[in-house]
Amino acid sequence: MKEENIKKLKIAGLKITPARLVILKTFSDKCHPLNAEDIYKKIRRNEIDLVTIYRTLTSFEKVGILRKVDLHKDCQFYEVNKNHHHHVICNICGLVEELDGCTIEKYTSEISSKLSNFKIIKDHSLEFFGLCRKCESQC
Amino acid sequence: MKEENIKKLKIAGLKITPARLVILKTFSDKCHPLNAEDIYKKIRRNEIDLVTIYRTLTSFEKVGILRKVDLHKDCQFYEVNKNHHHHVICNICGLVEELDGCTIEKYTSEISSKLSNFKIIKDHSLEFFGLCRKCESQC
DNA sequence: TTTTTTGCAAAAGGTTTGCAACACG
DNA sequence: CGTGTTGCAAACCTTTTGCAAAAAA
Repeated sequence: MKEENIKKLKIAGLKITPARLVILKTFSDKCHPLNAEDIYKKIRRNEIDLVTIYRTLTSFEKVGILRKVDLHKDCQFYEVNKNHHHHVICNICGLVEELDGCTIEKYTSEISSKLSNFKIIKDHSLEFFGLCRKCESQC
Repeated sequence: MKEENIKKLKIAGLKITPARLVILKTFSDKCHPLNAEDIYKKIRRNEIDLVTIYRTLTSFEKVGILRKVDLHKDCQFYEVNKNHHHHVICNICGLVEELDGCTIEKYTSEISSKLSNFKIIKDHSLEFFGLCRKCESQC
């Protein structure tokens, strides 16, 4: 596990530092999107500065280890950059569920044919919103 | 036009004030998403405080006159809350094009059947990213 | 030893809040 | 006239930057 993360950093051309390994580990443990503050709270005893976390997230994104996720909250979340998927977010408690099997990609050429200013669509983001079972039952 | 905006405010139960009319007019003139700063710059001579613009946008959203649009930029955009549609955003210059004809809604029941924590999906947001023709030609 | 990375303090940028003056209805 | 709205100043919160000390290769 640790070996794997060291390898990831090496491949990415980043130096192996305690801060980076701890932050990578945080993402391996949990699969749902995390923001800087989440990570900061989770590893407080390791005493990694919040600024370092921001810088690490930025560099991990640049080398493709992480990707940004937009959950329509007021801060930036990141997740491991593996399989393309979307998220379902609870409007009340903020619970996030992953949704695999994206069917949008098939349609992007059809979609771009409708556009006047764009020839090629490179990427998309799709989020669903609803009430999770727990919040729904409390309404 | 002005009459129409007055009516909108009345229906929404908001008082008719110069600030609100000016801000509403800004959205009627231009159809693409605007943020607080955009509006502030556009109407500077009318001397409406930026804080008032923020408060007006918030109240317009609450009563359903406007809706938030997430363009993956670092601030909040709003647009007139009319037909449901999506946006295509240029990764380089930020140009936004509207894309009508959303086909997602048909699939939401199918999608929610795949989810363990959600029974009902209420809403979704979908944005596409690419290079606009102008930026593409400059690469 | 050279180059990156880190921590700390401070700044930046967007947005919100408190409060008194003002204006709509 | 009463309540909702506005402007101003200041606070807030997340994120970024500058710089010197520390650590990686």
